[in-house]
Amino acid sequence: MTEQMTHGSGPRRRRCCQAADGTQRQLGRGRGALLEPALLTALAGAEAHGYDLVRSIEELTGGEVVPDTGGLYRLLRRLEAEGVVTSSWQEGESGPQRREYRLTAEGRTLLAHWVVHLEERRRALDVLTEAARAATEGPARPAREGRS
Amino acid sequence: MTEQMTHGSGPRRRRCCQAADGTQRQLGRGRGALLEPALLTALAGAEAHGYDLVRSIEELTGGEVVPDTGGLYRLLRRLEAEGVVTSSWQEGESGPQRREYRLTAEGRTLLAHWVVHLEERRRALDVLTEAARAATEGPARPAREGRS
DNA sequence: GACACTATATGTATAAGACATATATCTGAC
DNA sequence: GTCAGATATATGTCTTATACATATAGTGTC
Repeated sequence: MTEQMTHGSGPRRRRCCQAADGTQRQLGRGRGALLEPALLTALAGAEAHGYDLVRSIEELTGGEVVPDTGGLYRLLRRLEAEGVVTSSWQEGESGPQRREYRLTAEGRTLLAHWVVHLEERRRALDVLTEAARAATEGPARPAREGRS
Repeated sequence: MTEQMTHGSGPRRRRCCQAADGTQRQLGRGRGALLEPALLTALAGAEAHGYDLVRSIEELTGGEVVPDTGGLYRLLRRLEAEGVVTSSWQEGESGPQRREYRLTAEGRTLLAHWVVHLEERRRALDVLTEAARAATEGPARPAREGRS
């Protein structure tokens, strides 16, 4: 009936949660695209500079999102180019120069849109997580009927 | 005190949920990396072929994940190369050739890991969503105190 | 001076995803 | 008979986020 196939036994990589071969590349690629909304949320509370945002984003996401500093600054500049945030250098302070970021009105609108989207994602994630758990717990494996 | 800055007023793009300029590129990039776990969950229930998976994944995620067929087949082949699924051509059937995919034991282990990860993400998403909603509803904008 | 911490930034490689397109088979409409 | 549309698998290619490495500069401590 069926002809066994195997495309090839490539290098066993495992994204997320484990490493069969010790590689330990733990990525779901950005842990689910939470960086931007987390950044906007952090900035909605209070203006801040980039370095601080690394920590506040980590707190806001319970440690799920630990932003790469390089990527964070790039994101901030992109958001500024889009009019979502504005920045200003803090002068007359000791220490390395700091740039302080603030949300614009447009940024608050964007965050409001994100809230709607996050709630949709949360529902989807709920459904999927429950289904995935049920699939791992109940070993039920009903056979498929015919075509269609 | 502060020197106003604007990096540049580039092209207003908006990922996710809206389009200020009509571009309507609605992406959080893969809606949160749910494709692989959704695929594994769908396959845990019953073996299936790629074309069916498009629809079952869409159902499993409440419409949040609508897989691109090209990407789905590429993902299936990658998973097969990794030993997560196996496939076989269905012979002696009418219609275009179909390849049927099955989860391996390794695939079930991977799904179990995904469940743990999804639950972590769900917690993080809960916290972030609540914080984001609070930030948009309550317009509180306390000023930051001094450095550190 | 060496080192660690704060702070911002660039360079670069990888890989997921979006979109377009190619292919083949089958069914039903005309 | 052929034309359109659904089923089914697959490749090509471009964009973009992210990860990781590295560069820079100031400040304080030993």
